[in-house]
Amino acid sequence: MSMIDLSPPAAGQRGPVEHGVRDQIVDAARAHFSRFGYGKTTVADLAKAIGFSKAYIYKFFDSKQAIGQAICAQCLDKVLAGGEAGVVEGKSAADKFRRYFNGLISTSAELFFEDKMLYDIAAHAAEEHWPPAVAYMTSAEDRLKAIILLGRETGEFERKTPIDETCEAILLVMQSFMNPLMLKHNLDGLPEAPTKAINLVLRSLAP
Amino acid sequence: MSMIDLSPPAAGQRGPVEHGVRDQIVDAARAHFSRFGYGKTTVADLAKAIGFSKAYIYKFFDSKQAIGQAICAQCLDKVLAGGEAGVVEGKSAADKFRRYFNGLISTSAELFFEDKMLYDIAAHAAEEHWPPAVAYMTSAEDRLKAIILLGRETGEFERKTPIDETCEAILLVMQSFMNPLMLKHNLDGLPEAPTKAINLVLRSLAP
DNA sequence: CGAGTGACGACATTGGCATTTGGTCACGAT
DNA sequence: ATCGTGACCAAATGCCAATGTCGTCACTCG
Repeated sequence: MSMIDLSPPAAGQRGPVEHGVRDQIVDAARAHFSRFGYGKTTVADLAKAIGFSKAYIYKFFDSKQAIGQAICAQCLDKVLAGGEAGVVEGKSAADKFRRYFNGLISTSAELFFEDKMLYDIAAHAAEEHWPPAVAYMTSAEDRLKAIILLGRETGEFERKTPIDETCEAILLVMQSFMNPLMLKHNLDGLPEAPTKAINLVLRSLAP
Repeated sequence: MSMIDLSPPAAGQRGPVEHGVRDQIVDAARAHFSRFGYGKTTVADLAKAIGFSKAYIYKFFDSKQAIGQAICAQCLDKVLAGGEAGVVEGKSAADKFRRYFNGLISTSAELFFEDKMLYDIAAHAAEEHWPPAVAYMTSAEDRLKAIILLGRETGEFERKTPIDETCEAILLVMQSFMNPLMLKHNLDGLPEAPTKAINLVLRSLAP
């Protein structure tokens, strides 16, 4: 299970990319955001936590929001990893498909219940189209496309519909569960609801 | 085109059900909510508008929220009517299906752009599970079930999947566009995005 | 008795002021 | 040069009394 790195451009960063202090900042931010929430932690708090001055933090990040995006990217990476873990276990394309979305959704839900504060950052990122949220969707689309192409090769899935349209449509209909902003409002139907949606999509993929 | 009445129980009402003053209140409320928003209009404003005292309004409604629900029910009725209008024009079941959702969605979007204040009430209703929002979903599910049964009779749609599961799944995957709370975040993809979702669902209904 | 209301309590909202916070910059230390 | 900082500013936020709003009830009037 290899972690996906969706933040190579890493917008909002500056200064030395590989630097121990950067990691200290991120670690402190994750801890503080998780405990007190994004809004209630000040960059002075983070500075105090790592033993440097507030100004020094701005040698590594453009803004507090950039730090938030870094934490958000971590969360969304974990969610994607949760999906990825399912894929490798899947025997058929349909099986991989089912496990992929179940992995994404259950990892998201887990984040919601066990780290509400961080989840709220992810939801906010989705609402404001933060780069990590966009990257998350792009990454999910790529993975989805690979699964569908596999299914088309093995003859499990139909081949008439243009692949891009298929992927786009699937992401659209699964958004109620994939998008943290929307999943929040559909938690009551877990885990049956997404399963029903997945079944419907698989029916639509039938040859 | 017959208007659907989804508020026969009409929770939150009291006093004489059929009464001119009740209608005056509702009319004044629609006007004020539309112009100034739910939060910025006081029940004293409504009282002044109809020329009675504030106390008298409470002979007809349990609360300000109950008035909001009445207005919300009107809006959602209009949306359902927008879907219904499409159905009667549809020639086949698939055509009716497509037109039904296009009608629902375009009417909702219209409400958003031309009466944002009222739309916000509908979104809030969806978020808080107000009775009119629940009734809206129930009504949509009933209508959907009728369309699908028609399609199954004519042989357009597959018959293996249990009808209730089919309906439920379709409502789930279409929620990104049917639910005012979620449609708000998907307006940028109109009208192509819902069309793609509808096409996917129709593929899933193929025999 | 039924239509309609003024006055009232509990709670929510506002407006303006003091404080905090995000972010920059010139500067010191090594 | 590189690493690191205190002092500073505009804008955002928190605070709290004064005001506004919801909802009820005893009451009047015809």
